[in-house]
Amino acid sequence: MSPRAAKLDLTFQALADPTRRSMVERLSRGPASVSELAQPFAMSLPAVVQHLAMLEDSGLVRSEKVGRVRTCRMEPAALSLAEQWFNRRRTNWDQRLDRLGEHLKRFPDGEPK
Amino acid sequence: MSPRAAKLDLTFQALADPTRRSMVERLSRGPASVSELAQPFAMSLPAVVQHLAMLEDSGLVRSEKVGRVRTCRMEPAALSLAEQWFNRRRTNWDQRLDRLGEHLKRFPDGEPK
DNA sequence: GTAATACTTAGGCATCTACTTAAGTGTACT
DNA sequence: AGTACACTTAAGTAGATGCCTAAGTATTAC
Repeated sequence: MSPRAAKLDLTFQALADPTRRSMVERLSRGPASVSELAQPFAMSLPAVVQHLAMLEDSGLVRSEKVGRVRTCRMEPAALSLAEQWFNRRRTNWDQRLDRLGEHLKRFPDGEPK
Repeated sequence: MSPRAAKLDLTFQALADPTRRSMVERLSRGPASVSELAQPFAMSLPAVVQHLAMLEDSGLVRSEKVGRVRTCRMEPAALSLAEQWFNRRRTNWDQRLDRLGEHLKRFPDGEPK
């Protein structure tokens, strides 16, 4: 599998969970420590950290530890990889509709035999 | 969980697999039967159908059976739900950068105490 | 009516996910 | 030095995912 596809896997997988999307939403408003990130959730810290690990694997989030605090922040470039995928799909789709429109203009009474 | 969030879960989950993304790519060029969809993959038919089921659960794909052939097609509206999520994230992010810019313009020498 | 086609159903298996609790480790405060 | 804090590591469990093979059902073709 291409490394690009693998990255897309990780990104979509990371976003396929409400807890993780919620974390991304929090982080797109600015950096936060692990406990700050965990605070809204009724979940143990290890569980939160595990979610965080998936976000980091995907490249959506980066973090660094200073003293005993790990600070997490968004990596907005990672989001755009996924966005591009959507854009390409939309392009395919629109091209298809264009071709279909052309076709119908040419043969308004159905497929030529 | 809101039904919207649940749908996003299913959509991102559906896209988090290269086989399924590949199927979506195929279908965004036009409808196909199950066996046509399966043809590019070195995988049993039941496996393909299982992938298809996830695409249908997410609403990305719709299918109907006529005679013994099931025809699958894209449901482009479902893609835009996910796209909207990206757009909102980007908006958050841009707003944050704007605020940061404003702030720096006002206090170029760092946080006021 | 027999056979080929196009799925469908059922069962099984290895791995991954999403949590848990309990017990560390390293840093900062007093 | 002692304690609180912010994670980290380890180990375990229930359920989902990503495949498989084998057998079944409904159409269509001959």
